[in-house]
Amino acid sequence: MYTIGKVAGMFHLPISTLRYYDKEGLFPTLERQSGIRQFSEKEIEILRVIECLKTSGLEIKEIKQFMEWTTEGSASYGKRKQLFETRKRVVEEEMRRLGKTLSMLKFKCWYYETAIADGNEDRIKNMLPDRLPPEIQKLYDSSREKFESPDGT
Amino acid sequence: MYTIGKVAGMFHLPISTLRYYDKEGLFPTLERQSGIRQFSEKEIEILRVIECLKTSGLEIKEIKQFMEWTTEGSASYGKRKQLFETRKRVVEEEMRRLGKTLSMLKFKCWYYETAIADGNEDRIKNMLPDRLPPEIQKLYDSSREKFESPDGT
DNA sequence: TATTGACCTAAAGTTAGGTTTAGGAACTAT
DNA sequence: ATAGTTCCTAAACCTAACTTTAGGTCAATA
Repeated sequence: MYTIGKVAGMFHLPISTLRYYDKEGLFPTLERQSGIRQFSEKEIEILRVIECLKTSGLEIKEIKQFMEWTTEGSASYGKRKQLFETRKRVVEEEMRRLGKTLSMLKFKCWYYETAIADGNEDRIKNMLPDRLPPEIQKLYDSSREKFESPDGT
Repeated sequence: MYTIGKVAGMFHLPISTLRYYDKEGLFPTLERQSGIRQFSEKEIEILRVIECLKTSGLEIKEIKQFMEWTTEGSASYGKRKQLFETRKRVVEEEMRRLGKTLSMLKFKCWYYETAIADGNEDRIKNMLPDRLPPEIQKLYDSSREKFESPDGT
């Protein structure tokens, strides 16, 4: 069993955040002794899931909903599986978006290195948009790729 | 030249957001004709940079600061390069975090598929924490990896 | 001519996810 | 037993990034 302060240390979270999560219903089975919260391995595992679901873009309300499902036993396996499948797709999409962002950032790093070396941007601007060095051209092009929209636009 | 409505359509942004960006100083050279904003290729390019910097986690204020640097010419090349290098590191770190999250999400998908097939979680819980099928074990372990802290904790 | 549609501003409102404050209660080491 | 640390609650506060509202201009169309 852990006190709130220990758990806060383990997860590098402020104590106030853990209290807030509790108030929002994220620890449905959290116990207390004379008013003091007793975090068990169960709550530690819940915090790992919260971290994961938050990173995947889920809101606190929706995480609460999920925690309620876990108290319903096997009846909610299907709903829980669906939730994770949706989050997986969302995170995969986000990684593609970050990959494109990273291409642009790398391109910009090269851009300013070159501008510093040249003292101006003239030579670079003459290489745009399709006469850049091959590796840089790849970054530049991939940073400007459009994403697929579900409606094909 | 584009009107605000056209640009909003091109970037799938509400018009109100473009006005807000303008008010926050993100288009330092935006021109107007009888009060109406005239977006040029320059502002289109700025919007691509805004998108990139926002995705990298930069705040509007900081993006404004960057836009001010771009009006200072070659004197600010160094600062601009540094900014992009920092954002590159931040995004690389975020991608690692998302990768770990994705491992957990994939593990959870397998978990609930298996629980649905079995009708309960008993068999899975007996495999934890280190007797999972090899591919699943990898996901499980990588989802629990701790990140390096700069201070080695 | 009048109505529609796209533009404008300033200012107030919204939302999520916390954080801070004020006033206590409860363990723990001396 | 007393001082210090850690815990508790309720409620107010905060921030970023927008969004909405209210009231208005202007150009083209029916």
